[in-house]
Order: sequence, then C-alpha cells, then structure tokens
Amino acid sequence: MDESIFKQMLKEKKLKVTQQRLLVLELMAAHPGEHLTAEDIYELARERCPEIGLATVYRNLQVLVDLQLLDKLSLDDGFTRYELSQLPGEEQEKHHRHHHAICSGCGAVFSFEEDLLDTLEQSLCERLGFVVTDHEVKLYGYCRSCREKQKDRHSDRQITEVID
Amino acid sequence: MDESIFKQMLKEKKLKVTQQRLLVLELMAAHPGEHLTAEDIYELARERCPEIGLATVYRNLQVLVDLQLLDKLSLDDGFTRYELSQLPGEEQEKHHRHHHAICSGCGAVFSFEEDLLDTLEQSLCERLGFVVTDHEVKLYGYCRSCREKQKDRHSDRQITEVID
DNA sequence: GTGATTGCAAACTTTTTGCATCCGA
DNA sequence: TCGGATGCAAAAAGTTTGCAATCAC
Repeated sequence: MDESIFKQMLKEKKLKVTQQRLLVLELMAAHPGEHLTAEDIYELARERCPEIGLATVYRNLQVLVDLQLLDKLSLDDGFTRYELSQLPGEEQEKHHRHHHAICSGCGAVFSFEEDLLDTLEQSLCERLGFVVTDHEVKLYGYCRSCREKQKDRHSDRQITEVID
Repeated sequence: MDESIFKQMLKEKKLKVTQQRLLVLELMAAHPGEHLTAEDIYELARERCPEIGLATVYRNLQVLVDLQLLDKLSLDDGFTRYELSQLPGEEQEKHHRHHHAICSGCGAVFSFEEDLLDTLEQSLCERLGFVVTDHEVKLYGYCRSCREKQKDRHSDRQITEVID
C-alpha cells in the first residue's frame, strides 16, 4: 500500500497522519472484499493498539469514506459496514462499488461487479437530468445451498406423507 | 382498498384484525410512493387514534412487510422507511420494488421502476445457483436543479476571476 | 505552540422487548 | 374464554458528541 500517497491525500485536507488513522486503513486494506463493522475493525485494531477507542475508529472510518478509500454499506442486519473501495493512488475512471446478493435463508453474502446499470443510468440522465455518481445494488434471494436444503426438506415431507 | 382480502390474509396467518393494524395499512395506502418513517406513520396514526403507541406502529409495520404489502427501505439517513408495495389482492407475477435515485446535493429522492436487472439476476443464477426474489437499487448522484446551481456557482466564480 | 486528534464516558437515536391489561374471535 | 395485540416504560444497540489530555506538524 502506498502510504505516501495516503499522507498526501490527508495533507490536502489538512488532516493529520496519526497512528490510529494509518492502522484503520491498513486493517481495511488487509481485508479486501470483506464487509467489516466498526466493531470488527475495533477488535482488530486493539490487537495492535490496545488503547484505541471505538469513537476513534468511527471517526477514522468516516475520514476514509470521505477520501473515497472505503465504501459504506448495509447488509440489513443493523450494522453499518465498511469495505475497501480502492487503495490510495489507485485511480479509477469511475467508482466501481461492489454489488451484493444476500441469502434470505442463511445470510450469506455474495459480492460481484457488473456494469449492467449503464442503460438505466443513461435513461435517468435523459429523463430527469439526474447524473449518477455511485450506486448500490442489493439482491435478495436464496443461495444454492439453502435451496438444496429446502429441496431436501420437501423430499422428506413427501416421503413422510407417503409413509403415513 | 379491499379490506376483506386483507382480513383474509391476516386470518391465514392467525393474526387478528385490530383497529391499529387497519389504520396503519390505510395510512400507507393513502400515501403511495412516499417513503415514510415509523415516526411519520406514528404521527399520522395519532391523529385518528391518539392512544396508539409507537411500538404498535413498529409491530404492525413488520406484519405488513411480512405480508408483502409494504417494502422496507433505507435512504441512508438513519431511518428505516416504509413504502406501499401493493394493495391487498393486487397480485403481481413478480415483486416489483421501486428503485431510488438519491441526490447528494439536496437529498431529493426520485423513484422509478425498471427491469434492467434481469440479465444480472440470470447470470447470478447460472454462476452461483443464487435465485433472486427481490432487489433494492439505490443510485447516488446529482439532480438537475443541484447541477444547475453548481453550474451557476462556477459561472459566478469565473466572472469574479475575470473582474479580479 | 497551535490546532487537530484521541480516549473516555455520557448522551443520543432508533428500534425492540417485557409485562400487565385489553380486546378480537 | 383464550391467545394474540396493545400501551407504556425500560432496555438494547449502534453511533455520536463533549471535553480534557495528547500528539502531529
């Protein structure tokens, strides 16, 4: 991870480079693709900086979101979650947030990237003059393993019915 | 609104038809397309049933969500919001949740329906065996009026620069 | 030195829960 | 009558804030 670019980004916003701030970013960078809660990050942070406070974690997560290094998202379980968006210096022509498919059966979360919203975003711009800068897509449904369990349960029931 | 179908739906789940339950549904039906918070609905409900409790509102909103009469959504302002999904008896071959475009400038919310996720959902099913039953799409960006304000501000600045 | 940042605790906000009472079927 | 539903208050849970002490620059 390019720390000097991060320091530059902070300097531009007149923010200081503190140990805690660096640590939070490092931890997020060490867990790409994961959807960590503030509490998760707090627990990880305390391993290396036991005196850190939860409020500091919240404040620094917000700084990193403002710098567009993290995405803030919700998987509808009551927690705000954070996911690495890009490493400092990794410029992207367009912000490319992950989409998530959440299993209603077991709560498993599948992440994916896909650019199928372009048509939608274009029509929105033409019709409303609304220019899209970011999007969040959540799909709800049932994953393969839950569907197979469901199938098994149905078989059981049928067998039971036959036996009865 | 077909009250008898609603009563039938409740009976099937062994739930009772209470005044409060009816009232919450009526209020939601009277505000289609709006994204009301529990507090909003509580305020509206108290006009006609001053003794109603906020907890009752929450409990009945959840009942209506379970019956698929309401959609639960978040516009990222810290409130869970509720929107009429369909009236009792209005069967839809597929659940058709609204999508929302949220303006980062002024907070305005634009709702729309569109079926551009079919390809995405199909590929998800083929690749992961994940079957989608519902989806939530949020687009973030800037609405026309905020973009025009932004444009004006740029013009001002240019003029100032020229004058200086 | 100055101003941002931290850690701690208290406060805040939204939502849920326990429980005695009430009411619908 | 009986079990679900209600209203109230208290609790829960996640997040934010106030403030004195500390740290980065």
